[in-house]
Amino acid sequence: MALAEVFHALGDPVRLEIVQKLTRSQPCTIASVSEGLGITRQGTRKHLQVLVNANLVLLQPKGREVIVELQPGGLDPAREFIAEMERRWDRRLDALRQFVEE
Amino acid sequence: MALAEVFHALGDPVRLEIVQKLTRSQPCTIASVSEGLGITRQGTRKHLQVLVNANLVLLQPKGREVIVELQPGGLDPAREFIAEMERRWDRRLDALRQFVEE
DNA sequence: GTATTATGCAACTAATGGGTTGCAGATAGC
DNA sequence: GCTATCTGCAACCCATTAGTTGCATAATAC
Repeated sequence: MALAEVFHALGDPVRLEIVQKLTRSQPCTIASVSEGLGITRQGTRKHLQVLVNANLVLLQPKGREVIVELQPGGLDPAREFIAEMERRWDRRLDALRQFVEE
Repeated sequence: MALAEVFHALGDPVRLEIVQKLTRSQPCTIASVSEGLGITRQGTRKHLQVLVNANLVLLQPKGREVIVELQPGGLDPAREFIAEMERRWDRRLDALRQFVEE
């Protein structure tokens, strides 16, 4: 399931920080993304690849550098899953309440 | 950040399946949760511990068995993070559009 | 009381992942 | 042209994790 891949991509402090950074200053080069993360550019590059595989980030080469952008709609599967789980969870709570009240 | 822990807990196909299962048939014992997952009970137990640590699942001993329940509100941090990211992302798109239109 | 069932704990293996370094290639600046 | 900059690729190390097995323990069933 691709959904697990999305959550997995978000399940790391560094990648979470990258995503947050991208919502503030976008687009960036790979080098500028890696600044301030406390890891090397290659380490950053690996994290970016994980985000790309999860369809959360887009990389487009531009001359000698690579532009990093957030993928529009990339968070949709995650949001929908959570909404669905909470809906089902609430239904169960309702059913339980109804059962108790009877 | 606890948020990364939540996403990390959801970032595994088996744990995702466990959560989905729990929204359907709840509460379950550990043994019944592990049925049909294709792994041993001990393997399941480890996954459950990850979910507990992420505050997504609750374990309460009941006699000789342990009842597995979803933790109400456990998905809240994840939902809020996604909402915030999408809000910021939309704002950036708006700003870009405005810039182009000028 | 005995057997069965549900679980916990610990040790172990195999695979994955985060991170690094070193080097090579291509583009931009001068 | 030459040099500096941005990046990719590959190998490697260390820590973590997914999963297993074996055994011990406690509660239920009969």
